[in-house]
Amino acid sequence: METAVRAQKMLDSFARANVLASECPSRQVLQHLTSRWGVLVMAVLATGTFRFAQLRRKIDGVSERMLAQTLQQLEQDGFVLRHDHGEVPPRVDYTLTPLGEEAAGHLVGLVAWIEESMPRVKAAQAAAAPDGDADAITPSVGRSVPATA
Amino acid sequence: METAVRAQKMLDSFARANVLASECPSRQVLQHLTSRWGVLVMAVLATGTFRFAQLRRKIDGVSERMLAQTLQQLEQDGFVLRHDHGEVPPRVDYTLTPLGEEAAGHLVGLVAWIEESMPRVKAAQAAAAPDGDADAITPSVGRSVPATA
DNA sequence: GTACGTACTTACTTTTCGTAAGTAAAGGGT
DNA sequence: ACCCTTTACTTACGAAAAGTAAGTACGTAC
Repeated sequence: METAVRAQKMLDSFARANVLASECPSRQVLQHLTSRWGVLVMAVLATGTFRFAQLRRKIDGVSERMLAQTLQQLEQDGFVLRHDHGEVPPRVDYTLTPLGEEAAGHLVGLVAWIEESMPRVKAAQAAAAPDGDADAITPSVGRSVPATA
Repeated sequence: METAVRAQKMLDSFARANVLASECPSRQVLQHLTSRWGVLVMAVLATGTFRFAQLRRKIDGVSERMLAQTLQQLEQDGFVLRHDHGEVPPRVDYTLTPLGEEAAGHLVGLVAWIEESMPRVKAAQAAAAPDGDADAITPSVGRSVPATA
C-alpha cells in the first residue's frame, strides 16, 4: 500500500465526516435515512416496536420489496434492530436502537414540521403555479419558456 | 358542486397532513426535501445565497440536470427563491425563503448529527458485516463493540 | 381442501437518474 | 478575426433504481 493512500485513510479516521464530499460514507448513511421509505420507517419505529406486516400496513404505499430493502439498510447502519423469533410462520419484529432513536428524533421533527407547515407550503405552491388564477403574482423577470412545455 | 365534494375539501383544509397516507401532498413535499440532492441543496443554502454554478461546485457529485430539477422543486414548494438578474451571460442566484429556512433548520440538524455520529455508525456497520474490510474503519474509541445485546 | 397470513426473495416492467452534448450571448486570448 | 470559455439551463439516451407480481415454506381457520 502506498504511503499517500495510508495517510489518506488516517485522515479519514480523524477528519469529521462531510456529506458534501461525494466519496464520504456519511452521504450513504444520509441517503439511507432520507430515502423515500427510510424516513417513514424511522418515524413509525420511533413510536414503538412493529412486525414487518404491521409496518407495511402503517406505511401506506410501500411494497414488500422496498420495505425489506429499507429495513436491511437501516439495520446495517445500526439504526434498527431485527429480532427474529425463529418461529413458523415467520415472526420478526423491528425496533430502533439507541442510535436509531437519536436519528429518528431529527426525522420526526422534520416530518412534524412539514405536516404542520403544509398550509403555508400549499399557499406557496398555489402562488408558483398559474393554474386557475391567471393574474398571479409577479411574473418575475423574463424567464424564457419554450413553446413546447 | 356536490355536497360530498365540498365536504371533502373542507376536511382537506382542516385535517392535519399525514405523511403516512400515500395520497397526502405532504409526502411529496417530504420527498422533495429529503431527496438525494434536496437535503444538500437546502443545507448549503442555509449558509447563504449562491449562484447555480457555485452550488454545483459545493455539492460534490451533483449533475447540472439534477441540480436544476431539485432547485425547481424546492422553488415550487416555496423553500427557495430564484432571482434571475436577466443578464447575459446568465446570472441567477438562489436563497432560502423564510419557510425554507425553517425547513433547512431541521435538515442541517440531521446532517450535523450524522456527521458527528459517523464513528458510531461505522462501528455498527463493522459489527453487522464481519466479512468486510475492517481496514476502512478505525474504532474511534479503542474498545470492543458489544454484539448489540 | 381451499383460502389466507407471515416474511421475505426473485423475475420482470416502469420510472428515475446520471452522462454527455447542445444553446444564446458576452468576453478573453492569439 | 476566430476560437475557446463561462453561465444557466434543456434535451436525448443509456444505466441504475424502484415498483409490480408471483413464488416459497410453512401454519391456521373455515
